[in-house]
Amino acid sequence: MNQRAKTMAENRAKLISAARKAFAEKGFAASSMDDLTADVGLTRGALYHNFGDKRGLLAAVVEQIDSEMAARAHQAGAKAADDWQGLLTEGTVYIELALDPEVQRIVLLDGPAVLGDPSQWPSQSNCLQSTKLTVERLIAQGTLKQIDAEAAARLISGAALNAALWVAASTTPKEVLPKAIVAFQALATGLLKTPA
Amino acid sequence: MNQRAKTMAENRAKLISAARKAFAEKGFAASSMDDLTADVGLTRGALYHNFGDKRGLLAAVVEQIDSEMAARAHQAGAKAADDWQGLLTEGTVYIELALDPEVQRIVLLDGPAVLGDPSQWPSQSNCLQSTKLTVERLIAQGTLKQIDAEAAARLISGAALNAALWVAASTTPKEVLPKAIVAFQALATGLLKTPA
DNA sequence: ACATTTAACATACGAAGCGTATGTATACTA
DNA sequence: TAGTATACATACGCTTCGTATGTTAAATGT
Repeated sequence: MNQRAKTMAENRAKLISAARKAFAEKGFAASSMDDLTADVGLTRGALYHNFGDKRGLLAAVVEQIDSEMAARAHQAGAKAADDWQGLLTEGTVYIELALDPEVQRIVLLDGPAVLGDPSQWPSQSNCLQSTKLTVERLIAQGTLKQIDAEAAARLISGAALNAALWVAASTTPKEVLPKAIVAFQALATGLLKTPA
Repeated sequence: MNQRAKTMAENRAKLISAARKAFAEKGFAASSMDDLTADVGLTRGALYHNFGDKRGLLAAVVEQIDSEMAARAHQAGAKAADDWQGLLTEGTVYIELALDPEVQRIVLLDGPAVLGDPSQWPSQSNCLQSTKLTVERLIAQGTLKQIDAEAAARLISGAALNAALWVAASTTPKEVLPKAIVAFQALATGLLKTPA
């Protein structure tokens, strides 16, 4: 790798890292690009050269977090006994992931508001894509009812993520979390062809 | 009613009405308060006197739309044969409501991003409250499993609203909508004690 | 009825912040 | 080693928000 390419990659990483902190703590709108760049010893010049504009930086941050989420969800789902248990644990992982302030503020709140619907993102929401594939397998196996796979994946993850927002906003998250997980798993059985 | 109180109420209504249009079309962040107030023959002075700040105006708009949503959902649910059918139709109504650009942009995207979690709003999300009550009745009747009512209401509406965002972002909403509704109703049966 | 006060709104001001246009210095290239 | 390209810095203008102050019309009291 070139010297130039190396320092450029380093600077991109620095900016993304700083943005994750700033966006998570203060929100996208309240984060000053002057402050953010100064924190890592750069100026806004570097920002606009690397990411085009403020939204571009957010997009890069979202993509990074989304891929981390997908990795963790996939990893957890792979440990399950079968695909059905995998779907359930994947949903549970979503709920737990969304307890992370970074995920919540950046991916669930500011992301959709600033960048639009997640399914339209360049990263195409790896997170969602993974559950869609699992659902498709389960339908093919005859475990789930024959419904639209994307619709099911959307609803499942939507329910999970929304529940997570509720848990996080709660004053007693530790008490509320198990309730959310129980309700989620109950709801999910509605997709089964023959309820357990 | 006083003359002062009357014109003040009129001005508030004008500003809220203009804000609904501007926020829905351009989003909260991109809406200029100078332009918005000028459109109804006022200045920012009126705005800051009536609503405190820009967020205050958004809160007022959200509250108005939320109450309209709750009214429509309740109205539709009341026509149903029983509470269970009422819950299903209420969810379906949510999906259809979220197809409205105003609801989508203001209540589902900018609202949570700017004002925080809906359950913390002053309006306390009448929309959600209504389904929670229905769920509580159904649990008491023994129709639904004994799960936390708020969790169930959260998940149900979360699934519906998230599905609606998907439908709206789709290039072929008319084709996707029925799929979303089918998937939603399938999912909802997971809450039943004895699946239909 | 008239003076006084209140308050709803307008005007004026200052401070950020964003995006762009231009400058500069350092790493690549021939 | 001279030239070039580019990653980033600097400088500028524009917009926008929030506040502090002014103004006018309605409400109040005697």
